[in-house]
Amino acid sequence: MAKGRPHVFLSARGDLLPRWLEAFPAAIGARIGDRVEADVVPSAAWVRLADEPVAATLEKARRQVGAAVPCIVLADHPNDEEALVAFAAAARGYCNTHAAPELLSRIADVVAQGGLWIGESLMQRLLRATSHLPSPPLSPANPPWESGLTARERQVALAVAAGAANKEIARQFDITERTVKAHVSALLGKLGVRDRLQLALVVNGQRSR
Amino acid sequence: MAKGRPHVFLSARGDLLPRWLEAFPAAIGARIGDRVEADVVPSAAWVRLADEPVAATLEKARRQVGAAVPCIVLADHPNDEEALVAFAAAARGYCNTHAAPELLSRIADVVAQGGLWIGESLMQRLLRATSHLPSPPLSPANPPWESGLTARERQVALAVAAGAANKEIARQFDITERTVKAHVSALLGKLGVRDRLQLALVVNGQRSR
DNA sequence: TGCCGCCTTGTACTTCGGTACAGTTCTCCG
DNA sequence: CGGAGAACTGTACCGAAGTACAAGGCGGCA
Repeated sequence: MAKGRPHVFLSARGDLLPRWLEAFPAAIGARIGDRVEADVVPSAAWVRLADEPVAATLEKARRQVGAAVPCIVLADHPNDEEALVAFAAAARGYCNTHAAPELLSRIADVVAQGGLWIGESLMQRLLRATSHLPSPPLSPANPPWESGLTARERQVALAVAAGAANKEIARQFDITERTVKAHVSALLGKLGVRDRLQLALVVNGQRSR
Repeated sequence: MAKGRPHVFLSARGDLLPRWLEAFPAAIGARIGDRVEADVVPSAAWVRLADEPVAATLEKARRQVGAAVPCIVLADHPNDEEALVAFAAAARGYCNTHAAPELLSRIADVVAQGGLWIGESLMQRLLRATSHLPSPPLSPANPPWESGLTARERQVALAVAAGAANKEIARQFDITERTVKAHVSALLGKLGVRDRLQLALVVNGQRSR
């Protein structure tokens, strides 16, 4: 829309393309895999999911329109997990396939502006996740737990925070259990905590130091 | 804008209000703490942060405009941590105080649409955070850890999850360390985890069962 | 009254976590 | 070259965590 560059609608099946083109007369419609005769770089690509995994679909779409074109995922039955995967695959937006044209246009604006569009549901979940997170880690004055640790210590700290036992960590990094103990001891000292459980709380942001 | 309901700009200092009102002639400007002579419910409140904590500022703002009005936080020097706090305090948007008027208007649209506006930087961080998170805790089908536990067990579980040692828990509830061990053992069995660290992860929502 | 589940505690044992003391190898840096 | 720090490992020891087995007191319920 903005700058006059067209949108591209990509779908595995062609059945919805007419509807989209009706709502967006200036847009280009194509099937995923088809060649897009693009004399200009589209301003955005709308990618409708089919049965394939999100990441695979997005990858195909990017091959068609180029990596620089922001992709917005259209899901027939949106769900948060899928949305997360989409964003992890660098999608710029995620919404319902059957969203109202006005909403689609708004999303296009947001994305063109450099923002991301996620559903409210997903945002709520993200917020819930972050609110469980470290209240302290959120405080700017609180130094992050990583600071002052060596690379190995960081690795071990993460493993401990995930609930791994010393023996497991030893296997994971192919070192002796004794060495793991050495790293854990160093971590406890540096972070000023008593045992591995409190270490886990610090790393997971549930506890300040 | 939409529906003709005005925006409200709230700021601790009044120095930027003129600029905003210039960009948004239809808006109402006020200082945080001042009375807003509102004959209609504003469509959104723009809250500029000063030196006070985000949460406190937002709370004040809500008292002025009402809890139902979506609040968008304006930060002179935006940073992700602050944005997270803002969203945890139920802000609907977070952006730079000096954002271009067109962007502000776009944000207003997004918020009016029921979406949230966050910066790309923050979104990237959230995604990184969620990818570290347990996929299961996000799944609604996962039963809460409390179910099937007795009252005492719940208490002990919370204490363990907070990083307390058996001896401390014993003191806290005025029972024997031996009894604490009994409860912890029962918890490990019921929740199907190996040790108290993993118990803590389950209780704190970092791990599925 | 008798059964049952919860809370409680005891003794004894094994395993794991963590510390103390000691030492090697390697790399980086002045 | 010599020093410093990081990574690694060994032996020995202590205390905490967790299990196994056992049992008494209490309140609800058929």
